[in-house]
Amino acid sequence: MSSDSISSDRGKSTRGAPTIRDVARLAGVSIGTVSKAMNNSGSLRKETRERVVEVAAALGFRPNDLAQSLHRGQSFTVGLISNDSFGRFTMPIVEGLEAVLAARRIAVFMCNATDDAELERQHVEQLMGKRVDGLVFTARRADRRPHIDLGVAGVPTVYVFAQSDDPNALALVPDDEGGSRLATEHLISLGRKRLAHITGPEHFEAVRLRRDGYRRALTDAGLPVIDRFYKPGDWSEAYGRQAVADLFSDDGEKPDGLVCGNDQIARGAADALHDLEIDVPGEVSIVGFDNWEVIAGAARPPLTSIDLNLRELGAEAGRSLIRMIDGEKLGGVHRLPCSLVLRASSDPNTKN
Amino acid sequence: MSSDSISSDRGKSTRGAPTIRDVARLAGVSIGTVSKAMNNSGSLRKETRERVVEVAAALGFRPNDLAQSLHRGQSFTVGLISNDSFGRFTMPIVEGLEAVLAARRIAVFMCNATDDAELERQHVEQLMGKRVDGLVFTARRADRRPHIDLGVAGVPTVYVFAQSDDPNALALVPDDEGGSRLATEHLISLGRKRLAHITGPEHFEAVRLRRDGYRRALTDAGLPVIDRFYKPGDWSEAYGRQAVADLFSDDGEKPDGLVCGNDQIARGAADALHDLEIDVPGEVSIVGFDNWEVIAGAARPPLTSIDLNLRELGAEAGRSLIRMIDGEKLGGVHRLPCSLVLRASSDPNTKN
DNA sequence: GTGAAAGCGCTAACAA
DNA sequence: TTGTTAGCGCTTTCAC
Repeated sequence: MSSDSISSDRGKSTRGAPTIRDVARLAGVSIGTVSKAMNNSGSLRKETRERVVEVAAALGFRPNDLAQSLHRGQSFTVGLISNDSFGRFTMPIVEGLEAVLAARRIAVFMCNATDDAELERQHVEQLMGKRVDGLVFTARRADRRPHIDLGVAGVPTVYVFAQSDDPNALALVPDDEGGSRLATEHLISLGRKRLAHITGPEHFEAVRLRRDGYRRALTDAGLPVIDRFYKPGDWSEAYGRQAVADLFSDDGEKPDGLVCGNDQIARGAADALHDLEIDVPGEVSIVGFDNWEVIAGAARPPLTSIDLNLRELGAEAGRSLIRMIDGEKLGGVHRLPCSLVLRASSDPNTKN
Repeated sequence: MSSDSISSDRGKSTRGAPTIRDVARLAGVSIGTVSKAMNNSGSLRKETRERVVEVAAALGFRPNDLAQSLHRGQSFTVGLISNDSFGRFTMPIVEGLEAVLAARRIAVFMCNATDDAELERQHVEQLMGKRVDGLVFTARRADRRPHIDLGVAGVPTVYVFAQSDDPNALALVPDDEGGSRLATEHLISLGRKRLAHITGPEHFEAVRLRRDGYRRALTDAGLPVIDRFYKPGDWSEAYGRQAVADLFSDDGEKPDGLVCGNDQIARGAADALHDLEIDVPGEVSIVGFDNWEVIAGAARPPLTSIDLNLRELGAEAGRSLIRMIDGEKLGGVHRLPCSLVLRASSDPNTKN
């Protein structure tokens, strides 16, 4: 190729973005020099470095990460596969995860594979093709799920709000039992003694754990565990209303506190009590679970609730993944603490 | 390098994943042959092709998309930048988008940049570095936003549930006016004649558009537009309750139908009417907006609502982006239709 | 302090 | 039909 084409054949690269060659040419230096200048590596005359950087800026040059990754054997990307349709639980998790990873210049591929194993396989396949440095799995329910075969290459993997069959896998979930205990102890500390637990279907591990937390807190406080006061059902407001109807209509002793399995149930319960003209929190205290602002905040009265700290869960997943990418071996099921968020529905001494 | 090292030095590549060379070696063919076999291109003896594919499978070989992209000048990735904290509106959009793109083997980078221009710039920068083939911007409010400078390389960009300053940009938003009209006409068709509109703050373009739709529907039907019946405020249940209190407490004529700006307002309104012992939908019909199942479905009665068809909006964004990536020029603001979802709160002739 | 060149894993054009 | 090779854009060693 003769020299007369030098100035004309620029930018035949990816979508016309300027390449390191263009910069080198314009700055009148070699490719290697540009690389050093851009990465602040090697030793260069200050003058040269500055000139190169200037030309690069003028040209709008951005190093091609694809080429960089190819060379380094690290893509600075991770894949996230959700089985929650990017739903309300996944969202804050992703937010926390993304924030932590972005700080390390790692980008996140989002894939939705709601309840479709074949689709999930395709996504994993594709992500492996893109040579992601790590993988995150999220699910709608924090129950165990079949282990995912990643083929030969063992990519660092973390399960968030999900668990794997593989006992060596790292799984991060909220401490449901602890959270439920927190809720129960809160009501006990307010002087409540007859606590009912209205919650979701028992096939959820979370339901069983929360029930255990509730019972343990009662036992620890020397309060009786009354069978009739444990009411699993489903996660809806309608069920919350129905359960209250059940609990407060028969002849037996009535509860003076409700530990609810989620905020929807709690809100339904509050509405039902309102219809029965039973004062909340004056006569009955309520604690919800999930701290879903749009439900808990809008309820009458607004609901004290247990926060799953999902954002922190996601952030922790990001930190763990980074450590694994850096070579550390991590594993086991980790239960991260929940916290109590006070609103008006629990404390009878507070003005509404 | 002597031949005795041939069998030993395998897999020094990215995280030890097998490369096309490993496959070639094991199958006893050339690299080019493997490439042809994997891509079903060129002409190969059936036998050879099969053997290669088999060896590749046995080795767990996945072509390195990074290398492929580098060569092709196409990364098969797009970036999504959200200003809604991956919130409730972004979610379904992303779902639709991702589904469409995944079918074309395009992966989506998710970036959150909620109300942080600097962070957004960083994300764009990073995505450009990764040579994304396209860019999608989503926002919390469908109002105009400053144009984003993508530097030299003009990457195909679409704004979803968001709009740009740049009049040439492609923006996809729900047809707020049409949706509101749909809601209003629905109530009119049920025989309602005194329709109020309770809605969010007027600085939202959506609020103004929905107001226009409401008014136009009234005018078109020959019904009066009553100033007192237009009540902008905020998006909460609390405001819905308050607005109903206002509308139904004074001496003037009372509405017999409420077109609400969102489901939360509608739900608050329904609750307030319940407290006033005004029957919904017997005496007053209500239509919500957004069709947020968790609100609309749980309200008493469940709310008829306008669906923004966000999933379809996202899907359309995906299709448009693909067309732009394929070279088509697209632009302008497109308003996609909303639809009416019937529940119990609107039709007085329906049993609850 | 700077340039030249090998190679990351792949594709495609060309040779054999 | 199969093999060879020149890149894609970058980093990094090694000469100069």
